[in-house]
Amino acid sequence: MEQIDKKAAILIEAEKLFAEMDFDAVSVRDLAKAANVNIAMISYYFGSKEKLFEELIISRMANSQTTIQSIATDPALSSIDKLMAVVDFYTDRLMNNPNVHRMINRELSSSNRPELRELLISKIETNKTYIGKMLEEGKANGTFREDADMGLVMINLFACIQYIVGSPYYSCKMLDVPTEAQLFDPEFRKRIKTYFKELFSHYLLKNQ
Amino acid sequence: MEQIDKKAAILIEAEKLFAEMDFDAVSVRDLAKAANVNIAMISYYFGSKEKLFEELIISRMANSQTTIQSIATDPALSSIDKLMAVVDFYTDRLMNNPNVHRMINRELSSSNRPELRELLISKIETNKTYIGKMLEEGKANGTFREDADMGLVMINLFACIQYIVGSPYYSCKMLDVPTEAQLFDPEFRKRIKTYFKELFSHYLLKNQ
DNA sequence: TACCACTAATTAAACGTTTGTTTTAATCAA
DNA sequence: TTGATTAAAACAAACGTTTAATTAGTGGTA
Repeated sequence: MEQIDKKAAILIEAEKLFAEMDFDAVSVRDLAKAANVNIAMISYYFGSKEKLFEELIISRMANSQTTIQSIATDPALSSIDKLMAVVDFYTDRLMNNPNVHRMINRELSSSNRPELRELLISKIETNKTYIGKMLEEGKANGTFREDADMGLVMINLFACIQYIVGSPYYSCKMLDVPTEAQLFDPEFRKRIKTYFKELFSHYLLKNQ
Repeated sequence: MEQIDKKAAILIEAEKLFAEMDFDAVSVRDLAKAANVNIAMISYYFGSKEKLFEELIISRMANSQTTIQSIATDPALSSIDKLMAVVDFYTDRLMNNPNVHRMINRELSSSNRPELRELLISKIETNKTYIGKMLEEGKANGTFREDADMGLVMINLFACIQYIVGSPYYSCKMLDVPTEAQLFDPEFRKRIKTYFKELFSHYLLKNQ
């Protein structure tokens, strides 16, 4: 009985295929072939193709809430330190798991599975709340400009990195990065982190 | 002979459906029903579902090259003026045509139709070249900081607005905008424009 | 150890739908 | 009459899922 191996194999191959193509563009036969299992195994282990898809996203969507929370509530960090830590964290988190974030990306932009979309948003929203409070705190303690648009700062950070990760082929061409692999290299990560840190510092800090 | 009317009706309904759902999630029967035409009409007028999809995107993707070019090469505008004009132009362009940009968005993030993706990128790339030169010119004439990351500035602007337009349901929740309609209101557009103008001014200008 | 019963895992084949597309025939305008 | 337009029906192919049969593994009993 090799349940675990085969189930894991299906998830691994499904992640690759669903990252590259739409839900409906990937057939259960494609999945079974890629994972080297019988077609019936997908229904057997997951119930249906859709449940496999949901289980895949949910299982791969690592829990980032505790990290964000600990950054946001760390008394040893200044407001600007916290912001820098969030930039670092999100850049690495998204770049380390490009496949699942491509899937999430596409899921958020369609109405194909509204319940799943709602679930994803609710998970993301928790972090948004922490970071939102963190930025407002920076305003309150005099670190950040009063008239800064914190809502757009947040979505700017998420959107931009998610966009690069979600459309790597396009992003390479736009950023003159030769290969998709280089997009996920430490070197390019450093470039993104530096960009956002400087960008937000200039925009948010009073003495700039 | 009502060719034009029926063909136009198909395109109008297809735009709505393809904006909301994936290519494969929309069937030709859905399209025919929405447009109140016979199923055979799609093949008759467009050749195939895929050609309809391509024709739709290409026809709706208004030509923005001439506008960007005229901004970038206008001798009456300073470097910072040009940047502000580009922010205004892109915000309005994307907000005025959310449906097609949702489709483009999804198309750029998948490998379902590589030739179409390549075509879209080539069209977008022209603008990128103009804006890239414009920003480098700002460095050369001493307006912008030498060490600013112009590649990321460009993709940041495109990505963020495209992301908001492409995932309006999600963006509303993140930005505390009550309804999707309000996302495309003049008021919110103004907010986006102001944000990016201030953001890039602080980041790019030397005296900041 | 050997045998049995039982459960879980795996397969190939078939299921009924739905898919995009085409055919055929009828209808319409010029 | 000619050629474009419409409609209904039919097409084969692909879809996700299920069935039925077989194999593999487990635990208990003698």
